[in-house]
Amino acid sequence: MPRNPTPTNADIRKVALEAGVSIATVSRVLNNPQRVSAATRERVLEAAARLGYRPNPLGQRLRKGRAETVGVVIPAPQGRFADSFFLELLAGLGEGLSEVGLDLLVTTSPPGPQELSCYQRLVESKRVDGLVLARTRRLDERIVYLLKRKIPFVAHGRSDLIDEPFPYLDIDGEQGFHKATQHLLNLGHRDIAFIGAPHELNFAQHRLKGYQRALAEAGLPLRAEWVLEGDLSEESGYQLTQALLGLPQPPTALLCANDLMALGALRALRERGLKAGREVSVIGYDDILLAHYTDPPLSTLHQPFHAMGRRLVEMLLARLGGAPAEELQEIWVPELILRGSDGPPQS
Amino acid sequence: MPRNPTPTNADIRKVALEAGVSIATVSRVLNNPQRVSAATRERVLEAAARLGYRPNPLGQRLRKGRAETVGVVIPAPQGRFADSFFLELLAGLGEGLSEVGLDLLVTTSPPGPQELSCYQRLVESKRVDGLVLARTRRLDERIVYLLKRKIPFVAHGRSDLIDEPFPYLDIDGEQGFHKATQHLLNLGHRDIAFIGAPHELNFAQHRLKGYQRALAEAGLPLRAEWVLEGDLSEESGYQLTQALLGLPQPPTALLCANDLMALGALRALRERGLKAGREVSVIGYDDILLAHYTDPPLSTLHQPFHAMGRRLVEMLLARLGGAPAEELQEIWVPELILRGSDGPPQS
DNA sequence: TAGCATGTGGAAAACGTTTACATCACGTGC
DNA sequence: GCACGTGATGTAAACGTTTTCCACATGCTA
Repeated sequence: MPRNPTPTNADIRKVALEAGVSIATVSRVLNNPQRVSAATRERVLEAAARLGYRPNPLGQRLRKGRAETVGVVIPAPQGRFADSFFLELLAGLGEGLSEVGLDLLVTTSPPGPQELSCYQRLVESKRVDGLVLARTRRLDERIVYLLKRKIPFVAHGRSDLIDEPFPYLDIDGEQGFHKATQHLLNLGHRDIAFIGAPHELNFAQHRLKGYQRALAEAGLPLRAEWVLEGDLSEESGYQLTQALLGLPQPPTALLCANDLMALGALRALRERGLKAGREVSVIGYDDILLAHYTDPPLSTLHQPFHAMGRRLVEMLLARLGGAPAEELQEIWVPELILRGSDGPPQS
Repeated sequence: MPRNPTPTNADIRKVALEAGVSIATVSRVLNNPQRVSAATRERVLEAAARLGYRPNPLGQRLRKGRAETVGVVIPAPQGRFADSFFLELLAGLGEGLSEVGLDLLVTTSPPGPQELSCYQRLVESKRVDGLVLARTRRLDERIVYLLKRKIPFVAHGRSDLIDEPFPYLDIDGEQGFHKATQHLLNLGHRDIAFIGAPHELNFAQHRLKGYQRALAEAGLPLRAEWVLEGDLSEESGYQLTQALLGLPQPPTALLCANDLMALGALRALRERGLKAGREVSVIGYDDILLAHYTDPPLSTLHQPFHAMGRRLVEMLLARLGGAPAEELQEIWVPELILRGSDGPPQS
């Protein structure tokens, strides 16, 4: 007969008393049920239910020496906003982690030297058992640090200049932009420009390479003035597209390393009275929510951030369970989503 | 002379040994420095630095009986994305919390009954010391629950149907849409429609009332067919705008309860060949990043989510320190940002 | 010189768990 | 009938802190 709907103040001792057993038995019932006889197990479970007992994670964590927590640092540029894809990734992570009873600890840090010290704080104070990294760089000091300290982590994205293996989940950006470029070539485009990401970002290289390789395979020259580097912001996409359109021979198609810059490109076209998908084709990367709703809707390469978040959790769990890094490296095939912002060139 | 750059494995006992004092003294040096003589203080600090000692938060938390953690649940509709404003709020929260050494625990939950049980899990297992709520509802069960359990929390937004006072930070949505409506009236509009938020959301009422009051003050009737309720998604704004434009007498101006719906409205206008800011004026709410970059740029009411996140942290800290709820209630004045999506009606 | 505040430090008891080890009863095989 | 595994439980020692007592020395007042 339940006495109190929500006491919440019961500790393991009270339960033991109520069930007439020792605290060790209570603990065993909860963690190792087959270690205890069915009769007492039943008795303990009843007592626990009666008192509304929940093991206090603070005690468990101290005893186990684990924080039961996974950390993620979102790089929030001072004043500016973090990229919205982070929220989708977070949702996937949070979902997966809560299913296995782990907590998700979120910190923000402006990119730069403070970022690393933020990671250090997290691991050196034993606040987290593992970490998830996103937006990896070619030579990512965070990864170097975590490898050196042997902290379990998984990365969303590779880090090509690091030799030691580590667990990652990436999308094949080279294949993605190779596909996209081929698609534009098939439509008849020959003058295709590329607005890339900051070169220190790991995916910047891959996406550029996909573009270059497709051009080379088609026997087309690479024109340096058509290969630009943006900072992933809408504004940057806008500016660089303006620049491209101001060239003596402007391109007829445009690849942007992320959707935000593609939105900027669309704005620049609009401002010049050019119709995207007709006068100039634009293809982005990420498939953010807004990509559905631009004018015209944006063609882009889909990144399933939510699913990737969930998969990253599985990988981190495996890593925490001792799986070798080499077996935790996945590269997913990108999907080209064609909406309205691409089309054959005007002749 | 430092012996090891990053040992990290030192506990308080080792430091005590190294400094030739008891662990109590080490603890005092760190928590209550003036309680110990300058000489030994110095000695302990040196020893701690030498060993790279950092107090283990797991031990601290157990002893203090506090999780030193603040929780926030982001309502992520299954499959769909959470609103991007959440990321900005999170960034503000994370920044403020890390400055005072508190952790931010993030969970996701689909809205609905599971949401409340998510909060229960968090507080009943003593995983967090306090909570931050966002997107409050008129009669918010989360708030009812937290008040009943006397859990410290702060809310982003009020909950009008709850009498008991609780700490909140809100923006005066009524004043905001009153301003916006007056602005449209001043421009000469008489036919102003309203696309609202789900009525269970607390701010839905306020924004509607601001619109109604401004119309009433101008002696204009409220036309029921111009007052619609959306679900805050882009798609919803699009659909409802389509509906409004299909009316025998379509409105010349449009208030949307959030920017996402306003983006949908812009898309609907575009599709009909109408120029926003000329044929039809549109004003949104939130001032999300993308509002800068639409065509035309969106006029909207600014919500400083980042700053609000930081302020919410201060308020929660005060609450945790025992400040009464009545003194922790703030309503900020909204700012109307005029970009290009509003203008005088075509005559 | 007794009495007492004050400043400084240590011993030890928490906080709530988990788990290694000890204990004990009960067959079971010889 | 005896040693002995086996299964079920209890005892107690951790985990790493903070904090409450005490103890002691010192210096001051009366």
